[in-house]
Amino acid sequence: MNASQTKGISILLVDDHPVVRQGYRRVLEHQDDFQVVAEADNAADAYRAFKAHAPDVVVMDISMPGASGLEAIRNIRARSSDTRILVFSMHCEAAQVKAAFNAGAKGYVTKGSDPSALIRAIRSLVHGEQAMSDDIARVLALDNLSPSGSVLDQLGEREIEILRQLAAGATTEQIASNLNLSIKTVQNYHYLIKTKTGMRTDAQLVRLAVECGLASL
Amino acid sequence: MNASQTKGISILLVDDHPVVRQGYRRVLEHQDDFQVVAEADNAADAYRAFKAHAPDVVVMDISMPGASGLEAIRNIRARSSDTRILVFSMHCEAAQVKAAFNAGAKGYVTKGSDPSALIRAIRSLVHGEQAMSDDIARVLALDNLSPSGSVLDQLGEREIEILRQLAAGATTEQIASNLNLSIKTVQNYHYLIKTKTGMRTDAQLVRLAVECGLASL
DNA sequence: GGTTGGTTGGGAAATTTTCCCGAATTAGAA
DNA sequence: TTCTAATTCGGGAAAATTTCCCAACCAACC
Repeated sequence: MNASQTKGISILLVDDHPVVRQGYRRVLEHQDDFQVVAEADNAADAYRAFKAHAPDVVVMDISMPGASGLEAIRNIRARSSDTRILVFSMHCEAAQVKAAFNAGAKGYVTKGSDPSALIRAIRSLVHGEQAMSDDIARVLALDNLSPSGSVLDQLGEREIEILRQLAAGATTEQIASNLNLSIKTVQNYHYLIKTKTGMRTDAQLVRLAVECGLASL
Repeated sequence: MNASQTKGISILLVDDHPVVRQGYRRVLEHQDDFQVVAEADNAADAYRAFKAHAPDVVVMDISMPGASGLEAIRNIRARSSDTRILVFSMHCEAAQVKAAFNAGAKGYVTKGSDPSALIRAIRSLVHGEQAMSDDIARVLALDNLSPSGSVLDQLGEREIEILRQLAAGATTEQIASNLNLSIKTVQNYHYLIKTKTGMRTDAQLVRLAVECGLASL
């Protein structure tokens, strides 16, 4: 299953921005032993390309339309445990990074880091090591020191769901209707979420939800 | 002031992601008559590099830390009216696009569009034309059909400032204190903003503010 | 069988929202 | 100039929500 028919390291690129993709394709192929064998711009195509080419390494941006990046990682890992997945993302929130590793990624490099960091990380993965850029290491380290891994860890499932809908712009009535709850219960959750997270304003709540990857934009 | 000492078209690249920058530097330099004369990863450096090299075209991502991209455009335009600025961004909200053009950009291409679109746009700019990618054209066209140019047009200066602080997470008391207003007045503005914009929730207000470029994250 | 913890909602006081209003200021048109 | 229109500022009062406390249910777990 391991694709070593090519001389060096075979790579599948997944990113929804063509220019960016083409850009770092060139960066990677500048390395003599790297070969980009396929590209994809969405999770479904990524999985198809993975099955077709069985690359050594998948370099993927997980913030793609449909937000199914994590799902794609799980799918690929479920099928082949020796394909190494490197997440290459703009975001560096601890929650997102941990989610990626939990899904089965072996590396995480931010787009803000030096190109050489990406190349180094790929080589580490091929040698069976985990790898991440310095900024990610720092974020994870700090996260590890904080009492709660994430603010969201203190929240129950219901609370998280309500926070999500709140941040999405739903009214109290809509949430109650969506979840078949009384308005009173939603109000109580709303209050509870604020006190638990220490946020004083609904706007702060929205920002928190976005930071934690619960909501977008 | 026009820098034609180089044979072809001199370009300044501004983007806060080194890999992305290096990536499309290669894409651009694949064109024989293009020459990337400098790079920058923030607004201040961009302005310095612009003064030092007086490039024909500045290709810049405006969603940089500090969100000072628009300011950078204004600064550059204020100094040289024949430098063409092309915004190269992930975002394609009408408000942001219009803000960029109003600030003095001559082109707007999304990162999601084909690499050739970027190259074509640069050539258009050099010929004195405006240019934008297809998706941007579509967004602006739709926006033009909608009755109000921007939702923010219906808001007064005070209202916008209060919306900004609201979206930033400030409490009513904090806003009142910041602007030397009574709490009552801030409450009244808060209500007025909601009715004017048709938003029913503070969370919706935050999203609106972000969409209009009033707030970030 | 008791304890813990997530879930669901009632109650009641405190606070905010909602909508009304008028006054002061400014900008612009007549 | 004078009048109108728009913006800014805030009071008042009813309606609604927030805030905090509490109780009940259910499931998991020792």
